[in-house]
Amino acid sequence: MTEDQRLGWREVRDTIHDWILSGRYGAGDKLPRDADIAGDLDCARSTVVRAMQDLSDAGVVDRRRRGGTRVRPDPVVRATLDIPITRAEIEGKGGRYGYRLVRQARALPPAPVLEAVGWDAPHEMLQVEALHLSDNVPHMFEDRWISLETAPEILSVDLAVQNANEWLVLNKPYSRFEVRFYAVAADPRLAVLMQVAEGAPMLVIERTTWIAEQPITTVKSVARPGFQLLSRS
Amino acid sequence: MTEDQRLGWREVRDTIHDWILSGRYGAGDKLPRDADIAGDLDCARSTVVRAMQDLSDAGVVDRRRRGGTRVRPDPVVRATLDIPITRAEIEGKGGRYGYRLVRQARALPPAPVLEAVGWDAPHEMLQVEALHLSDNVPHMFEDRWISLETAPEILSVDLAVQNANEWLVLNKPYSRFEVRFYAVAADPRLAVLMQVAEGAPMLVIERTTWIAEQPITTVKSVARPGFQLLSRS
DNA sequence: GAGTGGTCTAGACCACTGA
DNA sequence: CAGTGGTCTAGACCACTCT
Repeated sequence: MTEDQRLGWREVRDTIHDWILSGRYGAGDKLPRDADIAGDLDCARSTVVRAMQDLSDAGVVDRRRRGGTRVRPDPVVRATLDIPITRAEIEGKGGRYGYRLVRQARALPPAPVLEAVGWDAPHEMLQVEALHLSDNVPHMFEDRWISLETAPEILSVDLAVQNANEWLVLNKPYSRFEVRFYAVAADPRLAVLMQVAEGAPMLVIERTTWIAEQPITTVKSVARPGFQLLSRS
Repeated sequence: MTEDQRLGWREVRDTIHDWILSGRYGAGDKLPRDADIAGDLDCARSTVVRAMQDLSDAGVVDRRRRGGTRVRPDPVVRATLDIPITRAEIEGKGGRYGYRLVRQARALPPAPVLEAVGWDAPHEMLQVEALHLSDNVPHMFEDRWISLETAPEILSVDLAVQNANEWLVLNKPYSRFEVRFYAVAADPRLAVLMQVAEGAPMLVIERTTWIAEQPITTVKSVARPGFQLLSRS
């Protein structure tokens, strides 16, 4: 007598995923109600809910109240990236962390910054340019703009000593953020600062954070050539 | 009489998050047991568990059986990226999708590919080079290597007609994947294929998938200059 | 208005793992 | 081996939103 164990939510998830991969339910098709799946697989509805949560997080299905659960028509690969504090990243690789403030000034933000933070009209912000070093070699250059409305306290921080990145992480929790990745060629100034050849390809990580729909900071971080972002799963 | 509503899991999560942000619990500190938090906040333990799940997913806390829940010592920004099927991405932006097979050959993989898939000794694989076009303009170039052990059926697919990317997505589910992002300069051959200047900075997305610890495919996709990957939250 | 997912609860047992 | 998180259950009510 082969008495099956009661299914765990991972098994339920994999079973439903198999239904989709096998073509039993195709792109856009509606899956049975949670309660029916629970009945079929002999488990509680909450177990199905937990499984569906995972499939939904992974981009496999779409769930709507009243509308049911559907196979997502455009499958995506969903990758989760950890972007560490730069100091932790360098020290984690065994490097000695160094920091150098390049420039700091109150100024009206240029158009790309306005667009990033979502402002129509310019308000004065604090611009901070800084270098992060690993064993005295430039590792990352950051061009940061900080809102004086949501983070006025930044003006009383000595940014030659304290890293704006870390001060903000510790003192300015955010409710929403956005990240962009793209490649640029090193312009003459960046080439000198980062000690790389002019035109060298560099990975850019742009991050903007908001609290209650008000921007806190936007930063463009340019990484030294050879730098990679990694995501596993 | 201000009678508080019973807390939902998001409120429980935010409350705990506030404890951390306010410094009441610092990096590495142990938080109370779930059951105690549930008692303090007057909700069920499962509500606390749901909240903690979210904080754990977001990289804010570490949870261990018997070891309790601790504030993660190295805060990270955790970003979720959707990497769409290239066809869907182009059509989603209103472009007309085009595909061109550049080269296809059985070969022994070079060292970087071996390293990506985690093999010690080379086995023969299928190499496929292809271009994805948007309105006849090169959008992305992919250099793909496919395992003939886990995906032998690929040999009977006409890759001049059917896109390897899409065939694999539909036919080869994977259990694990890895993604890397970095920047490269266009070499002469790539410059011609992508119709860009030699040395142009390009974003590379490298993906490898495995099923049950056996590699299926690894692909290096080079995107046209100006391409951005975006992540919101 | 009615059907479906979203969430909460109280309780139970299991599975790790640190003391 | 005992304490903590991980998971499952059965039931209830709520909140969307489609018809």
